[in-house]
Amino acid sequence: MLIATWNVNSVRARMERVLEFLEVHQPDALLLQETKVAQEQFPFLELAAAGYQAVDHSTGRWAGVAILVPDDVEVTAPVRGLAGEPLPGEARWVEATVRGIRLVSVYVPNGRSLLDPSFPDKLVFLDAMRDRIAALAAAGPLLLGGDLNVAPTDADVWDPRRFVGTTHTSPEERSRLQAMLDAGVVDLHRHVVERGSEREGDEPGFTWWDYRAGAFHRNLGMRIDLFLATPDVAARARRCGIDRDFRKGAKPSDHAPLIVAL
DNA sequence: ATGGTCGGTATCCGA
Repeated sequence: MLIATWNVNSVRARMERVLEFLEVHQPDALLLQETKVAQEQFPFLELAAAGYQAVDHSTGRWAGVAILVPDDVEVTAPVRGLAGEPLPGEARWVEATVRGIRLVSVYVPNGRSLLDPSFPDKLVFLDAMRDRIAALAAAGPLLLGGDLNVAPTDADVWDPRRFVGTTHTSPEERSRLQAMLDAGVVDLHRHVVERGSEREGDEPGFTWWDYRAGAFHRNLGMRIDLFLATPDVAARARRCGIDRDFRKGAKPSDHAPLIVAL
């Protein structure tokens, strides 16, 4: 069973690469973030032609999340939205159950800067996530994937000195991510790499690189796209990593997809 | 690297 999470930075602008991804990897679920589309414009028909159905939670120009699943796989109990999130209209959380696993696709608010009014909203969102994760983790197998907009450790940014006093690395954000882990999930990418390989330098790689200034080719990136999984799901993980090819080529997203094989 | 780029859909904002 193959599951991937990918911030596509507009599903319509990215449609060719999304279809390429579905063909190459044939995932049993693809968790999308930043669909940036109104629901009536969501590309259901193009995806259906490729053999995929979608549980979509998109509300307009910004944000938006979805879960893509092959047509012949049953999807049950969709939930759109997160209890306690400060701005429900932004469409940042969607859940569904596939093959006995509760899946979540989440796009956490960026926060912009520590002094921006959106930063406290980001912290409230992270608090709400923790509460929902605790409930879901207690109920059964859980695999959450998405753009957390938090780099878990200083090893997850290209130069920690540049992030002093910025978002994505602050103690306020990292303590809330830790609270999620304490609620009963693991950082799956790190977990699999550390469990599966002791090779020096085989750290979980970055998942995002700025479009500007050749950041990708200079590997000036961050690891902000994560899988959070309950221990039963983590024990089933055979491989977990990114596919760098989808950060290359024509019209790439600024995020690479993160893939786990169960 | 404090934007040299994208995307939406507008002549700017958000990331």
